[in-house]
Amino acid sequence: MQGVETFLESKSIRVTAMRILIYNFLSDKDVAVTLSDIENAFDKADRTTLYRTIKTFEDKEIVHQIDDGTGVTKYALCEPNCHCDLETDLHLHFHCTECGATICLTDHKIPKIKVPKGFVAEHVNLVVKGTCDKCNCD
Amino acid sequence: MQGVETFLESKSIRVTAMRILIYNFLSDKDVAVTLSDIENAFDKADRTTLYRTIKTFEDKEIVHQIDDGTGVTKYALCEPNCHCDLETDLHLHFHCTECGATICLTDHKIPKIKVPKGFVAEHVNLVVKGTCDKCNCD
DNA sequence: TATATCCATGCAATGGAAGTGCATTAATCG
DNA sequence: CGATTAATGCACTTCCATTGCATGGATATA
Ligand SMILES: [Mn+2]
Ligand SMILES: [Mn+2]
Ligand SMILES: [Zn+2]
Ligand SMILES: [Zn+2]
Repeated sequence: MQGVETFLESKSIRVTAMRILIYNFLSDKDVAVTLSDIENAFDKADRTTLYRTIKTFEDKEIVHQIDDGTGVTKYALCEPNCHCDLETDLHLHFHCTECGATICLTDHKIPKIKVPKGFVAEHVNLVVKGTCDKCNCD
Repeated sequence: MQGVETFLESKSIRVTAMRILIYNFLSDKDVAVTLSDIENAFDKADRTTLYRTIKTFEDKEIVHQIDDGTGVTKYALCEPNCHCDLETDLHLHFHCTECGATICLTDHKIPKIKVPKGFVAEHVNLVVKGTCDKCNCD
């Protein structure tokens, strides 16, 4: 993956070793990760750096936050050309209560949700909990 | 409301002054409340008691938890005959980013959500964020 | 009524996670 | 290279959720 550096540059942030490492770490995973996950993967780096790196990624729409209801926020890479837009980008998240995995179901966009008169919807969080495909195979 | 005591009894928990007070506090509100909200309303009582009271209520399906993404869990009374069941009881929650209120939209049940093959859905959390009717009147 | 039992309450302490201020180091640009 | 700006590291804080243990009150049973 030599394209990572150019990708980060395209997001107008400085390309540092740490950022490349964290980006690659995220792209290797097919599940959302917590800050602790990243922390465990990079013992030498300081928590704050990891924290601020992921926040920067969030600002620049490189990753998106996921609140799956476990109490710890998780993060996952955005799709290409994502702008975290309600209509086009926001998707369903699945949290497996057995293995704890939280997965982006990017194909499952958020359905149109009706809200009562007077209310204006700007953002939707849709999390389905249950058991994932891997856990159901056992 | 003199029926509160009988109601609590019907849930097979001991009827205490504190529990009646908290139940009434919740039923007076039309928005979900945090533990801190309850704490502020009952200065004399210990935080732990309030915490455990609400947990008991939760166990007995008297209240349900709401994770609106603000980081603090909120609670609201269940509807009569609620069993927090996915099909019949789970409903949409609205969080107003302006006034901070989180509201049960009990009329808005969770729509059928499709999940990929192999996944089994057991629970759904659906939170819409935006501005509420009151805030939109200003 | 006495007493044993169960549970609600209060107090103290813990742990996890998110976030911030400030000093230092590294990257960028002229 | 020197100056500027941003990234990193360290220390510290705050907030919320949760638990262990001691105590007091309610309930049940003899
Ligand atoms: Mn996602
Ligand atoms: Mn509700
Ligand atoms: Zn699983
Ligand atoms: Zn509002």
